[in-house]
Amino acid sequence: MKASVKNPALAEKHVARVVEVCRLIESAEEMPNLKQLAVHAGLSVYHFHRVFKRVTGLTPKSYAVAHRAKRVRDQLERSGTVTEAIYDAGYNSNSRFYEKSKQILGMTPSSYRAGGANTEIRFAIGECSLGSILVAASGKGVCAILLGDDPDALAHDLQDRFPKSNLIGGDVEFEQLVAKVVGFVEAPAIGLDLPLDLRGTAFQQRVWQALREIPAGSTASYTEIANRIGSPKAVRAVARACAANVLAVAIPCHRVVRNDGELSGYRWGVERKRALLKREAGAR
DNA sequence: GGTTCTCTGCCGC
DNA sequence: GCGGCAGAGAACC
Repeated sequence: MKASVKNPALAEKHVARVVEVCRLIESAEEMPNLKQLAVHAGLSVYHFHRVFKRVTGLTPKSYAVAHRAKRVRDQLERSGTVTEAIYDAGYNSNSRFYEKSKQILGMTPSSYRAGGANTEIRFAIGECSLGSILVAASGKGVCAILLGDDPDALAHDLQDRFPKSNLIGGDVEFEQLVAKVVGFVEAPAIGLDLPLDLRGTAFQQRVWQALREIPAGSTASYTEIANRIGSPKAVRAVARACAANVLAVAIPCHRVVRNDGELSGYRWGVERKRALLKREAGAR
């Protein structure tokens, strides 16, 4: 399915304008509002909004919000105080930032500033029908479910994924959590009622949310997911977001297949993908 | 809780 | 392609 671009020259012009607007957002002290951005692009607010979303896959607002979040992360590592970092990043109230800090940073600003280093991630490795499974959780929720053949490789994978965190081998209590996740992997239809700690860009989060809405026993194509999140042209970006998923089964990227129904790649091996899908299809 | 801003479906040019 | 309205929803104060 190829998107028809009737006028390539115009499309290019739009891209150029959107890029410029993105620069404006990035360089502005305060978050510009929609009107200002539209004026900058030389379009009406309405039309500009649509063009921006078509080109980037994000609305101007969510782009700006995501950028501000990135900026505050950078600032927290650099500036003298937490408050300074918050205001420098363009937030105009630090109390409201604190309210949302868990959402934005996954932790409090001060612990983030400590390099994110002092956050603890507990993990344990077990066995399930698909091979070895590693389950890791931060204080916020489950942050990784990895599958593989080699337990050591899984541990390394986790280390690469969370280089700044203290990784702590699981204790007895944690083993219960692992057991729960293993149970869920064996029978995904029962659902996993654990909080998840999702770390990704705004776009990735949208993709992952869409994946979680695919019911067990059915599949969707990358194109369908792109349509569902309102970015029909972002098929490749969708595929990349799926590949970036570290929560096997909990975010069911295994339910995404090629347009022709064939299985495409799977981070943890196509055979596991096939096994999962077969099991889910049978459980219906 | 009211207000303002964002977002989208729909229509007209 | 572009602008605009209406109305719902989210963010803000």
